Amino acid sequence: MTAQLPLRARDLERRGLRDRVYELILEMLLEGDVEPGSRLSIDTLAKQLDVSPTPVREAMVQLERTGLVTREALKGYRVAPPLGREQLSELFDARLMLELEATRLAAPRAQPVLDELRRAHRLHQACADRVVEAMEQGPDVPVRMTQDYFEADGAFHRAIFAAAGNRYLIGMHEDLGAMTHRLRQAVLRGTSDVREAHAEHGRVLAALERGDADAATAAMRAHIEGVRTRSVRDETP
Amino acid sequence: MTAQLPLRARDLERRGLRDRVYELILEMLLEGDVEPGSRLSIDTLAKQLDVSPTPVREAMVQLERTGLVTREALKGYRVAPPLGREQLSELFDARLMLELEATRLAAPRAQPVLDELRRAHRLHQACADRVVEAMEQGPDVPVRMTQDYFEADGAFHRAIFAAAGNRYLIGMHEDLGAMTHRLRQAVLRGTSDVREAHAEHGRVLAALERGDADAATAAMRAHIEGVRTRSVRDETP
DNA sequence: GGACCCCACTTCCTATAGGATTTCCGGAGT
DNA sequence: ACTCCGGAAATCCTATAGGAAGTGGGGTCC
Repeated sequence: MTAQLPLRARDLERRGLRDRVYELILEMLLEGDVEPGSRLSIDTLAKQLDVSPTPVREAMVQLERTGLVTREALKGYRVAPPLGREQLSELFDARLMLELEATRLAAPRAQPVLDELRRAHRLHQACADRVVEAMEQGPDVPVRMTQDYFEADGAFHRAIFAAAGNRYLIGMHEDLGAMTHRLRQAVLRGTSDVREAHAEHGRVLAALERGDADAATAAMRAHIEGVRTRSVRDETP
Repeated sequence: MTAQLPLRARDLERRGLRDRVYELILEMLLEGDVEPGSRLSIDTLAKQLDVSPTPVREAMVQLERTGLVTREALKGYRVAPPLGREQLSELFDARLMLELEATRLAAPRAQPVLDELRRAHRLHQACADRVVEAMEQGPDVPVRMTQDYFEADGAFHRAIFAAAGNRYLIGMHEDLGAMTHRLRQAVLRGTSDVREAHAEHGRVLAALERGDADAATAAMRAHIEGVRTRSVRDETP
């Protein structure tokens, strides 16, 4: 019998360089400190991350899928331009369809994940409280804090998709995830938005606890439309 | 002013090696003559296609997304195993959601693409006729013929998504495209299937011509469920 | 006879190098 | 002042080479 913990620790490292490079670049993009339209040179990135261009190249192919970067053959990659009005509308339509279907499928089989949903909801609340508090203190909200808030928000939705139990729906939701993330960053403006979003989640959760599928989907529709409304309100002041 | 046609002809070639490699491997996989689970060696593929491993590697990352190949870090790529019963069911659920939403969105704005839909429908019919004729002659239907049939079938659906005008829906539909293709190959069994599928398309088209959104979505639902029924009927004889 | 180990082969993964193309910038011409 | 052009630097793209890990087979020991 050999030691098991060292082996498992090694397995965590055993993911190939490509995946780590992918996560690093993704994180960099989601931080939001890169100018849309600016070039993403493969060689430069490789030097910055201290790896060879090949894994960077593979990661970029993967990133292309998320819509965060665009590629022009023989001309390289660029940071994707910000979402236009029309694109935004389409994104909401697509997300509405996905979230409604996921809620519909999840409602009758939500029982096993109710605990997880409640936990995610409480975490969401805690993060929201901190964000609101920081907002009232001053205009500068720490990046870490908003990241946590987004993560908690996303976790709630992911739990619903997990309950729905359809791998293709989950995949589509993940695909939209990066775009949605960019969107959320633009939406987080006032304290009321945070409060409203949390309240809307609460109504979805309550309906799922009652096992009321119709109410749950209706609450989810209200939530997504609420986000849409707040989004366009911020878009054009 | 410089000559324009030569330049445009050159642009067609200007897609980088990666895209061409991707299409070649994709075509190879969709032909269906590769054993599920068999290994896809990068070096071997590179030698077969007479290119270096790098573009092959990029193409494989892209293929991984389609679900046709699976990757295990440091162990290479394999042809994805055939779809299980559960996976099949989830695929149908996801596709049903997409096609219904696309039909719903397309119905009020189908007018400009009706001609294209009718053309696709006629082509579908022509291909169906040829397939039926070949089936009645003998058990062996030429690959080329079935390919054309699938292409015509897919074109009809794509036209609806184009009319829907949501780029994310189109993207999701394309993502499922490869899986759906594998599915269709398994479904094409009897002459009645071909006839039924075409008739179901016809009812969708008729509803769209009348501008009746509810009837169109209902007809589309009937179509997808019809495919599902025929699929599981063939699955377990 | 079965299990274990060692070794050669294959394959993946990464790094480096070179050719082709694009981009950028300064200068000449109109 | 604007346009056009030419060359240099940066960049993409592809090819080749080598180290690291996995895979399979044969031999040996129990």
